[in-house]
Amino acid sequence: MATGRTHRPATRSRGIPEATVARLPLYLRALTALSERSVPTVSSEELAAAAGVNSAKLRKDFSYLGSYGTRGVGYDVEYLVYQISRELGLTQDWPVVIVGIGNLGAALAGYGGFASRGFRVAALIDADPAMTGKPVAGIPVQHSDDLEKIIAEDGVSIGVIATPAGVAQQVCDRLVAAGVTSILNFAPTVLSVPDGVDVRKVDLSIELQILAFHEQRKAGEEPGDESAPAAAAPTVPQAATRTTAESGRKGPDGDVPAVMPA
Amino acid sequence: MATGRTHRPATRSRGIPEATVARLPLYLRALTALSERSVPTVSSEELAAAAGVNSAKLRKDFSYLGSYGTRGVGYDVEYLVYQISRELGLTQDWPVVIVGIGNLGAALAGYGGFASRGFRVAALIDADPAMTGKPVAGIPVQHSDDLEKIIAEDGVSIGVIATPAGVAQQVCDRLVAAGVTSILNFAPTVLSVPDGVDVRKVDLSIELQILAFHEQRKAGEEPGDESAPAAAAPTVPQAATRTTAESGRKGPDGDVPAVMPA
DNA sequence: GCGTGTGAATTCATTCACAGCC
DNA sequence: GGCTGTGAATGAATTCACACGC
Repeated sequence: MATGRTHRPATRSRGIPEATVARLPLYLRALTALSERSVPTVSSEELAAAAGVNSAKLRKDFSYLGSYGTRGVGYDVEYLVYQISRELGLTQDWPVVIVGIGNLGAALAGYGGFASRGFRVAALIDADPAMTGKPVAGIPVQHSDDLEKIIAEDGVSIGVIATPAGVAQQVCDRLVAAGVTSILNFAPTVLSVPDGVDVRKVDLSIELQILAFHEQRKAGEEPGDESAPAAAAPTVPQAATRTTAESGRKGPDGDVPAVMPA
Repeated sequence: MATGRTHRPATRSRGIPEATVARLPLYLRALTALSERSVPTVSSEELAAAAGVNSAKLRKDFSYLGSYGTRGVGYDVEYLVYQISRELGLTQDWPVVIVGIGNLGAALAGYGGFASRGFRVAALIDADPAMTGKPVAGIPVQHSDDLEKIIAEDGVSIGVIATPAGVAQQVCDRLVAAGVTSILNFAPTVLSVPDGVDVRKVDLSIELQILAFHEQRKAGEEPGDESAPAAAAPTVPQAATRTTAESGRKGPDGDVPAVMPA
């Protein structure tokens, strides 16, 4: 369906499959950790393990970006960090506004992961006059009356919606009208937007429901294995049979330190 | 690859494709909204629009569950709500623990979307002794020393990790050892878990990076259309040419026209 | 006639396996 | 010898289009 218009070439643009784009940030994080440890090069096998994917997929993903590796050796960490950052558009600064400063909005405002990449919280916006001026995570909250002005002045093109579901569409409309073309939506609603605007959503309860589905499966499937999985592993199930959330069994603690700001 | 073991049939189990499972919660939300409005039946076309997907996909999805519709008429709302709930395992109660009660954990604790489905916050757990006993969203925080006891007593099988990345793996290990078999991870780390444990992750900064990628595309692509999309829609771009955030990649979202401001 | 349900066709993603280069 | 880069093979998800039942 969509609106007749191709809606958006999505992948076509310059050939990088959407699934690959979604994994680039993962690689980037693993690479950043390696970089901080001053590891000069890494093989597809190692990097894949750190990112929780398998190496064939990783190599295929990188092949869409170009030939940045060296056969028989691996990838230069610094160089790859740069290439992926560039591809993702993180070499430039992206001002972001967060609308709806409840618990979630406050958590987002204080989230280190934003600042650490090219994102900068340009403004926090809330409709509650009592919030106005109050600093959250060091940034004073502004009133939603000024939303349009703020977006225009700061040249914001990415907006985060952390409001209650009831007002999410209205907020979205105002953001879009003011010039925002990418939206990250935390409200449990389907947003409709004009063509050319990207929306991604994060929905907590949906994730839980998916887990519940699989959980139910497990319970019903093994009629013999009723011995409470708890008993299986005495204390901490060490490496041996562990598998990273993806596929390949990951080394013991080999994982990247993942210090990542809190 | 994988650990030799089938790792997890993912889809195979009883034939429902993973992509379909991920959309069921969307349909459910849209249906619940219809139900509250006492709408008796709905067509695939209408429901699809409300859920932000296209109708062919929706019909195919439902066909995996069985034939619950009536040709020439549509689907019975109440009946479908029940069938999907059952399929997702929401007809039973799922106690959930949230570990790490910072801003994010607090936001999760107070999130209405949990309680509204079959999920019940059984406990909030934090390592900071200063937090112990303090009520968050009406639930007293417990100390992480008691993690194993809490999980055993309440028969918790789903855990939510909202801790800093540095301790996420340790927390995960303890949860798993105590009997948790499904984990929702908000920490920006790859968790490794033994076979048979499901992990889903929600990563805020990754979502933003994906948006940045597309944003960058837009900027570079239209050398002619520099007229700021802001000007396009004077105030609120109404339905007409709007498209719901469908064709997007990952998971769409669902809910009826939000507020129906009317 | 209308709208579901579904095989068939198509598009997209992952995995295999190996040629090519260091 | 080891590891990348990639065509070819497989598998999953989406879309098409229409037969079928109400």
